[in-house]
Amino acid sequence: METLAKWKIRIKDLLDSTEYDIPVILRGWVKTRRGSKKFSFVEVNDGSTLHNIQVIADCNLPNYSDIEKLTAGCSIRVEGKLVKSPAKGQNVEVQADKISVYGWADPEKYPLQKKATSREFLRQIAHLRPRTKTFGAVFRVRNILACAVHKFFQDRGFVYVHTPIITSSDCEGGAEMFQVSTLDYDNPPVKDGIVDFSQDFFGKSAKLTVSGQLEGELFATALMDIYTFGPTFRAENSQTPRHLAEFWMVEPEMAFCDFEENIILAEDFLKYILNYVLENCEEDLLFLGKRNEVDVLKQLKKVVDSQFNKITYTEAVELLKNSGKSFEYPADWGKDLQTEHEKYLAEEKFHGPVVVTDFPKEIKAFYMRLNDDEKTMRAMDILLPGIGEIIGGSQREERLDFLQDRIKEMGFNEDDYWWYLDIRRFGTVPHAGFGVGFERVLQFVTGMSNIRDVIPFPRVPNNAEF
RNA sequence: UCCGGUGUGGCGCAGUGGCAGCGCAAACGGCUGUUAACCGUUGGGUCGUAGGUUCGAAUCCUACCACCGGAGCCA
Repeated sequence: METLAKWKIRIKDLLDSTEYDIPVILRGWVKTRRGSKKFSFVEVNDGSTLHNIQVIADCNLPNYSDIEKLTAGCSIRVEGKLVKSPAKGQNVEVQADKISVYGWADPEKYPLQKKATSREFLRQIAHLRPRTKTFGAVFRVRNILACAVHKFFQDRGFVYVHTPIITSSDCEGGAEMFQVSTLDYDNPPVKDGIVDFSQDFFGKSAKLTVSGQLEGELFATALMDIYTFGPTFRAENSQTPRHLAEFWMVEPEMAFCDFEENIILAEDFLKYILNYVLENCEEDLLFLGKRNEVDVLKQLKKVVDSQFNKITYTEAVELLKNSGKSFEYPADWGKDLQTEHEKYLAEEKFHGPVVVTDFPKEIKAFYMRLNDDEKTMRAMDILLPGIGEIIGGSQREERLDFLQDRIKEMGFNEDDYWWYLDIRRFGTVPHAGFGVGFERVLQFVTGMSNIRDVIPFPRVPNNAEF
């Protein structure tokens, strides 16, 4: 079998090189060209780093008239010599012996310019925006963050489970879901006045998943510790810089695990992945911090070194009531915490991560474990300054009769959850888990203010382009 | 879905009732071991869409659309 002796040389490696006067071949996209009839400076980037490499093309090159026409976006291949740069601005540069053009980019039509363009505009050309410095950095960091997620769990013996994307269970009853159907929308089969999904592809109504948690629990009660990491869908008409209709969620689920252990794991997890990007993406983070006018490095270090503050929901409500602050919606036991409340807790009161625990059962999902007071649940939210809720988790209700009661109370049909209840019928165990919004973590890490700018192709109401 | 803001050349913006402008980008020319290069010249517009007020609308009014921000829902 043939193998490649060496994969492509990356510009990052050339810029880091301590060897000079060596022959090199590089490929990439032109960022800018300047020069005269005698020579040209061509700056080339291949996405491996923020920095461009400067290529010097002498007018003696046979295709110099072509080189003079190079503009931003053109793809080229350069053969030449890596040399120490005589001028300021870079340590090394490439003296070109040969430059060939893979593809031109008509400068009249190519929308990316040297000058800064707005994030709003770049969203309209999301197919080209990874070529910009900012988005190149964001997506390199995204990659490292995803690596960190896997590394954390794999190092602890967790099994990565691929839970289904198409589901027929309305997991939590709350969230709006996307219908998955092959029925003819202009002429659907109708029975008793409503669409007859028994004639649909799956023989029943099917949706895109809003969480892999229920399926995750099934695997945790077999493989002990598992996690899912995949796309998740919400058909809510949410139009905020913190919401997407399609986003990626990390959901660990642990058997023989109680509420306290769950919180400790969540805290360890956040600290680990934040530290991992700190150690592996410092340059990109430094750049993003400057661009976004947020000291992300400092912010990340602060969380990594912090002890998370813990407070019960009941204590939080008291604290908010006695804060002396006038909120638009005053805190009131039994009501969900408002964004303004969460901001106060994370940003003004504790200046750091806050874990809020033991919420009233009325405002949380049916599967959470009821506390002995029968009023609150073993639920927790982790809040970060500037981002808000980044993790939501709980110990799950493992007692069959409690869970059945809860399903009835919520007005759900027990038959729909027969398999979920089976887990409690056969060798039930205490178990717990949480969900992490991957893009929200990435927002915190990069300082990007809009969540649409940390996912390659954002899906939001009114937009599924590309 | 509710509240607020914005929509003017490829991009960023000014113009708030009287000849549609500036910067960047682009084309052409010049100059330069340059580096957001620099200097000169040129081209580029149904002012978001539809209707209305007015002698006259980018500007005022109405509706709609899109985008941005805040709220709700949440991760």
